[in-house]
Amino acid sequence: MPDQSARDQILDAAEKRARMAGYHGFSFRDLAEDVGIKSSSVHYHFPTKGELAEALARRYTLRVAEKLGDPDDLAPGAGRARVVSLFRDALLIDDRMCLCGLFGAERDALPPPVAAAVADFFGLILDYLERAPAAVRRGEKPAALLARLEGALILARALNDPGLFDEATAAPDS
Amino acid sequence: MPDQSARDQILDAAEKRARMAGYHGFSFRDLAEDVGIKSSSVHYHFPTKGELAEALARRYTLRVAEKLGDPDDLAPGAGRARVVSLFRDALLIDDRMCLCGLFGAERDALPPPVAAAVADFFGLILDYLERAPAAVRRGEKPAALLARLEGALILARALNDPGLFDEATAAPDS
DNA sequence: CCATGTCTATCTATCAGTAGATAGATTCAA
DNA sequence: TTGAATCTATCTACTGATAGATAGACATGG
Repeated sequence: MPDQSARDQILDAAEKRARMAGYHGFSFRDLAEDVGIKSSSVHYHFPTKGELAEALARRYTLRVAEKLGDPDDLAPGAGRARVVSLFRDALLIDDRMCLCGLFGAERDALPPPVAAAVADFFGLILDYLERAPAAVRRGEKPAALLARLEGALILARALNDPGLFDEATAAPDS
Repeated sequence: MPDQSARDQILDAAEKRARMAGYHGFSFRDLAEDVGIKSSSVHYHFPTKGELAEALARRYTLRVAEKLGDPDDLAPGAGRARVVSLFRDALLIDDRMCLCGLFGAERDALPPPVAAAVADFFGLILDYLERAPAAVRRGEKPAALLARLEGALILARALNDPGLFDEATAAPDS
């Protein structure tokens, strides 16, 4: 197994930090230390912070798309489950926010290309929920489910109660 | 009408900026410029940034509590409407995030007293939704509604589509 | 009524540390 | 020998924070 490229290591470190503290919550020096190189070497791979953050959001989106798979060949309800566990894993496994949820909240402070990449992320999920069979219930809007998931992540973390995620995302009974 | 105190002006400026860019997205010098004083004078009123942010979150929570009023004497459904329009106004009137929604997403990057103030905010809303008559539907959890509202704010802003807020928060038709 | 002291709010000036970014030298493998 | 990747060294601008001075309001006691 070949070592991960420096570029990937940088993105990994940036993702960890960005998903905790947001766009202004990490620096080139932070990432350099995490990876074990100098900050100028980080600039070699990503000339500006904006380019780094855009690459980050795009890689994040790509990974999500891979995990979700093609919405057109899924059993009814499977699409919903995949999306929900995507966010659930962010909370329970990574113990982090959704990168684009956090970036989205900071939209006004982002370089436009980063904001655009974040918008694409949300567009992807909404499209997936539209197309996957029975991903949303009758009358339920994809945007409603996606909003609930992003909000549940914030809520569960702010109140330090992972159970709140399930409470907030469970289907209302009856 | 007496002029607003410098302290309040500082908090107003901080709230505007924090609701766009988060905790690390504004500086003492930013606020000083906004208010028309020097950054050292901002430190006079709020010795540290953590104290400023905590005061910010607590004032925000207090204002929300005032707007919501006593949950115990409300017509059925009125509590829900008040909470929903709280978030709707943040989007359509202020064109800003919910302060505690953004701070909550950044939880790991906040000084503990700020994180605690944010937790109190969410506790207040959840408690209100529990107590106000028919604020949530049968089987619906207060956390589910609150999560949907915070998420809808992010979604609508990230996709630059205010209509998405209503789409995400509308009651599913039967 | 005035002199002394205290309080509030601001200022100027400065600190050490960090931010993003760049230039130019060096290393090393193909 | 060339090019990718890293380094050293540096820049300017900004960060949160502090020290010390100052001006004005206000009170208190002589």
